[in-house]
Amino acid sequence: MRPFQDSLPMMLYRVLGELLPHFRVIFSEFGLTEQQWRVLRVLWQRDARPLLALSEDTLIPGPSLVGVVDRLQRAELVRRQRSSDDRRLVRIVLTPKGRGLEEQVTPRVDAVYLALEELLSTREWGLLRDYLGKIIDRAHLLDQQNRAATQKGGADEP
Amino acid sequence: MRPFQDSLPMMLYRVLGELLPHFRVIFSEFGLTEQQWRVLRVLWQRDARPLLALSEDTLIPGPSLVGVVDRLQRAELVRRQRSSDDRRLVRIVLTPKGRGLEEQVTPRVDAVYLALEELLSTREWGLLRDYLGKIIDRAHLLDQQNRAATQKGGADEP
DNA sequence: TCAATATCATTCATATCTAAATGATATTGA
DNA sequence: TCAATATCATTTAGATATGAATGATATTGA
Repeated sequence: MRPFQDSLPMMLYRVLGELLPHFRVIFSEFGLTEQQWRVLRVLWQRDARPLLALSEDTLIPGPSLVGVVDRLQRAELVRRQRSSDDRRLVRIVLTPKGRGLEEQVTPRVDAVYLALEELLSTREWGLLRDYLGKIIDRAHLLDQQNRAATQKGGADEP
Repeated sequence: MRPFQDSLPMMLYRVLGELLPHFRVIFSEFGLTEQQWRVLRVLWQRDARPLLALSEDTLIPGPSLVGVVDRLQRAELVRRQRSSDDRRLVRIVLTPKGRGLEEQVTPRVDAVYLALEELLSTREWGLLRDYLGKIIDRAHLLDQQNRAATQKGGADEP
């Protein structure tokens, strides 16, 4: 049996645990958390995103994102803008201050990504991305398999 | 430039985001969180681990682990045992109840791992593990590269 | 031996995650 | 049109992450 530490989730956690601190030291220089940076990173690419779309783009869960945006707003880096055509939507909009941060942070982050490339060959990076992408694309198969296994096991149905 | 959503950290987050819910539904059936299960999973393999070792085994940071163990202790699944030869150490020990949970949870978790295998071929799984392992092993190179880049940039030295 | 230093577990403050619930607004079908 | 349902943002409660600090105990070197 494979040691627990070599299970896929634990390996993914370990990779993230090795890589993220290198980015966080940069973010903290600008008074940002990782999640705050993720929001800015998306807005720099596409401003005035509704909160739900921002949640999907950044992988930050809705309830967490509300607080992240609160703190970005308090730092005067973004503001909330209630949509007029669909009043349920709240668009998150960069302030000039928030926009100005891009050119300061981005080169520092890019430098880490550049250093990262050294860890594997181009071919290996390509395959790694390929496999991770396949897992993401095919993960929906797990729902069905589990459901089938549960039914076969004779669990209680609604 | 690669889209932000396809950066390595975001891809790792997405894979975890797809996989972990399948495990969490099992844990919650037994009143466990993912972290509580990780602690039990390690103790089932090696009981009476000191807290610091448990933190390294489970990748749960020390300050978080204190709380996780508190709640496992409240659920009467583990207990704390102060070491006599080095009184700084606290060993975490399974109770009979905690030990008994193993045979109930493990087959359910194994079933998910088995379903997981379908997502990639054996060869692809092998390579994926290989690449993740290489990143973990070589991550220390990033420290040095960053330090070199900072020095070359002429940052302030102590 | 004793003072400086290191290690281990814990605490603290703040931020985030997870799951469930809520209020406001839109949409839909009878 | 209106009641049922869906969607969006938010709130809540409990658990965990992060970074810094602290108290207790060990270890080390002068």
